[in-house]
Order: sequence, then C-alpha cells, then structure tokens
Amino acid sequence: MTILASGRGPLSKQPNKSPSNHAAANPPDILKQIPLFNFLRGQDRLAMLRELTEARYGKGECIFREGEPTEYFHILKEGAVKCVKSSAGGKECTLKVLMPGDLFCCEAAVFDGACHPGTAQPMGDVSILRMSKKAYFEMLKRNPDAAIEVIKYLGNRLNEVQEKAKILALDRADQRLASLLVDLVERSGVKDPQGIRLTVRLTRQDMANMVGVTTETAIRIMARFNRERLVSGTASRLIIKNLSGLKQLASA
Amino acid sequence: MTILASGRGPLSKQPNKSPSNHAAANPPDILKQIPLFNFLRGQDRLAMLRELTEARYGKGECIFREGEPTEYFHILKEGAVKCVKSSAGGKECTLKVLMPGDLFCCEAAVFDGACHPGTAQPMGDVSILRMSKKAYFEMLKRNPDAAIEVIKYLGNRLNEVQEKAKILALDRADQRLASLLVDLVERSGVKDPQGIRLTVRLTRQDMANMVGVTTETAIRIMARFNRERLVSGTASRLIIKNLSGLKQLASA
DNA sequence: ACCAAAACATGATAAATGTCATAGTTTCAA
DNA sequence: TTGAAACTATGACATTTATCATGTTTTGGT
Repeated sequence: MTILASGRGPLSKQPNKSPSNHAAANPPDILKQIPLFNFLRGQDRLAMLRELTEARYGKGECIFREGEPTEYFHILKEGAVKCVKSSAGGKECTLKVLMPGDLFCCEAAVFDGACHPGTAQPMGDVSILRMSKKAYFEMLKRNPDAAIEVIKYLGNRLNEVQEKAKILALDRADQRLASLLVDLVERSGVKDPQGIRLTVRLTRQDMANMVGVTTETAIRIMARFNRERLVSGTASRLIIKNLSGLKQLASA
Repeated sequence: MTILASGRGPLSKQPNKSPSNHAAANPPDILKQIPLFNFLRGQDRLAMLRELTEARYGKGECIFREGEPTEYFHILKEGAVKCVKSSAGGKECTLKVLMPGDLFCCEAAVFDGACHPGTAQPMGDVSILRMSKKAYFEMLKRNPDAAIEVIKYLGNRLNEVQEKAKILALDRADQRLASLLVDLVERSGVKDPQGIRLTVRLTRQDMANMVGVTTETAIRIMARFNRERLVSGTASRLIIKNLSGLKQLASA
C-alpha cells in the first residue's frame, strides 16, 4: 500500500543547503492522506495550513541531529528519510525508514526541552512539512480527535519497533535480512516484470545498518539470496523475486 | 526514582485464578502519581474511578496473551509485569518490565479490533487497575490534556524501545547485559549496605530473554561480572556493586 | 568519456555466541 | 523436612558472525 511512489523529477542537486522555506498555500495532496489532518475541524485545518512550512533537503544533509533540541513537528511529504542512532564506538544503526505520509517528532515535540533521540537523514531529495512545537501543541489541545490519531500513530510505531527488537533479539542474520526485505516490500514495493521492485535505494551497507550486522555479512547473505533466486540486483534496482520464500526464511 | 517499592505483604498464593474484581472506591495512591489521571477534570476523574476495576494475578497466570483481542486499558498498581513476545521457533523475548504506575495497552485500546502484540505476565503477585476500551476512549475524547499525557507516555516508551533496539543491533552480549542492569537500577534499585539491590526478582534466564542471548551465556557473563566485583548474588537478591563500572562497560 | 568515490565481492582467520551434556545448588510447596 | 522443580554452573564443541585484507565493479559528477 504505497502512499506515494516517491516520484521525483530530475531535481538535480542544487546547492539548497539551507532549506528553502515557503508557506504551503493549498492543502498538499499528502495531507489528504493523513488522518491527523482529516480529523481537524474546519477552522483548525486552515490554521494548520497556515502554520505548516515546507522545506527541502538533499542527500548528505541532515534534517536534524541526535541530541539537538526539538523545534518542530514534521510530516514527510516526498522522498524517504532514515532515522539513525549512533553508539559510542562510532557504529550506526538505522531504526526506521520513513515514507511519505509518515509523521515524525510527534512525541518529542510535546515536551519542553526535549532532544532528538536520533538523526534524520534524507535518502535522496526529500520534502517535508513542519510546524512549530507550540502550534502543534495548541492544535492537539483543541482537537482531541487529532490527538487520538497521534496516539494511534505512535501505537503503531511502538508495535513496529517492538517487533523489530524481537527480531534483533532472537533471529539469525539471514532471517533478519529476510524480514527486512519482506517489510520493505510492503512499504515501498512496486510491481515489476521480474517480481517486486523496491523504490527506496538501499545499499548493502544500508541493509546492514538496519539489521545490525556488518556490511560484509549483508553482502554475503544477499549474494546467497541471489544464488537462491530470492532476490536480484543491487541498490538502485533491487528486485524481490520470491517473496514467499523470504517470508518462510524470516519465520523459520 | 522508584514509585513504589513493590511492597507486598505475605499475600500467600490463594487460588485467585480468576481475577477477583471489585470497583476501586477512593483514588488509590498509585493514581495520584499518574499525570494522565491528574490532568482529568473533576467530573471525569470521578467517572474514571467508577470505571476502573481492580484485578489481581499471581505468577504463572497471564493478564493477556499475544494475539488475543484487546478489551481494556491497564494501569499497573502493584508488582511487576513482563511484556513478552515469542517467535515461531518457541523462543521468547522480554521487551519490557512494567513497574507500578506504568500504563499498558494505551495504544492498542484505541483501535477497533486490535490484538495484543505480546503477552503480559506477572513476575509475582500483581494488582492492576483497568477500564474498558470504550470508557477509555470516551475519556480521551473529553480530555485533550489526558490524551496529550498518553502521547507523552507513548513517546517515552517509543524512545526506550528504540534505544533498546540500538543496543540489540550494535552491542556485544556483555554490554547488553550491563546496559540492562544499569537500566534496572533506575527502575527498581534500592539502597543496600553492599551497593544497590534490585527489587524485581530476575533469574539469569529472565535476563537472557531481555537481552537476546541464551541462558548459558547470561550465566557465564554474570559469573564474570561477579568475579570482577561488578555484581553479586542471584535472582531473589541481586546486588549491583559497581554501577559506574557497568555503565562504562555498557558504553565502551 | 573519464576519473574518483562508492559500492560490491570474496577469502582467510579470529572472536563471539550457541548447543549439548552433566551436575551441583537453591527454592518452594506439600 | 523433604523431594521435585527450578535455577545456577561449567566444559567441550559447533556455528555464526566479525575482522582484516585485497580486488573488482558500478555510479555519478565534470
């Protein structure tokens, strides 16, 4: 159920280092997909549109860094964003890939003086909508239905991470990788003559960071999956050829 | 910051197999500690007291099982409860130990037809307060401040699990175990002549399930910690003798 | 079209952890 | 108090995964 197939035109890599902000005039399509927005009462919906600001980032930039104070509530409009945490030893772990329609900082943004628990890195050119903590907080206070939608969203996120923690705790490296691929098919898979293609560009290193193994291990396992005709291709053109085979391995 | 030192009298193990329910008459002390409750308006506070039901469970019972439909919103009043997920191969993983004052199912309970993503097992005699999904939902709708408190609670839980996932993904077994012990000190540690004692009863198997290793590995690592004077004792009397040593190991 | 950087690949070896077997010790309820 | 069950302990060995080293292929910007 892909909300938006991250269809970016040839945006080229302009030096838009400092995010180019401009107020969103009319409801962008993406908002119409978001319950949180749809549950707002008429006047508050208009208020939210006034408060939302659009910003664009390119690969290599950061939307925010781990430890920085939270300033905004965010909605991902276009592209993919990875949530990364790093450990003392410099190793990194990617906890989640956000797709268009995903909310972020919906929790941290309600705390005074909260800091970002992780870094948000664009995986290509992305566009986000955001509003100040204050405006977000006011909106929730005036719209219990919206607050309940946020609770639902957070609840889903919580269940996702718990499932992920379970997999990290109990499964072997190849099973974790299989689980990841199965998961990504649902989030960013599109039909392809040879199977299902993932629209997110994922290197073996990206995958390694998502399942807690070294890059070499991810490469070796992917090579095996390739031999076993479960997948084919690399980063920019990754095809899932045997989804049920992967599912079976994931839960073996 | 221990909310309540799980002080249970000699409750003995009466055959209270089917939870003995009875309406909570006056605000139990534990509720006064919970922001969610304190943010309710007067009349809604009374309504919540009317809706809340107390139930007791003993070790070996289940409060609910993975996959069962959700019926209630819960507050832990007394004792400790572990949240467990199990995998296809029969292996189990303990995601979280709930302590008095913790909420559970605050997220699932807002969905129609949701199922429990894990099993809730008492770690001894416990007492919980609960209310029907419907009453909980109504309460949130009428009290935006309460809903915001739930958002904060879920946000904290989300950050916790993400931190845990990071540790599972990046750290060695001994570091994961050290992190666990450090964490538990904050949740259930009390002063002791020899250091800090954990009030929760934790076997090596419990610990193993919490950090994703086998029981043997947990035993060996704890034996090493013992030799290194970091900890002493077992399950029912576990003492942390060198907290900063454990912290150092956890983030090495 | 070309060059540099990134990504992919593979082998040899070491380290970490799991598995299986066996036995001593503690806990708890009858 | 005693006996069974649960817990702790330890060794030998197998398996999984990390580490290090080296080389090839692909990608992307000029």
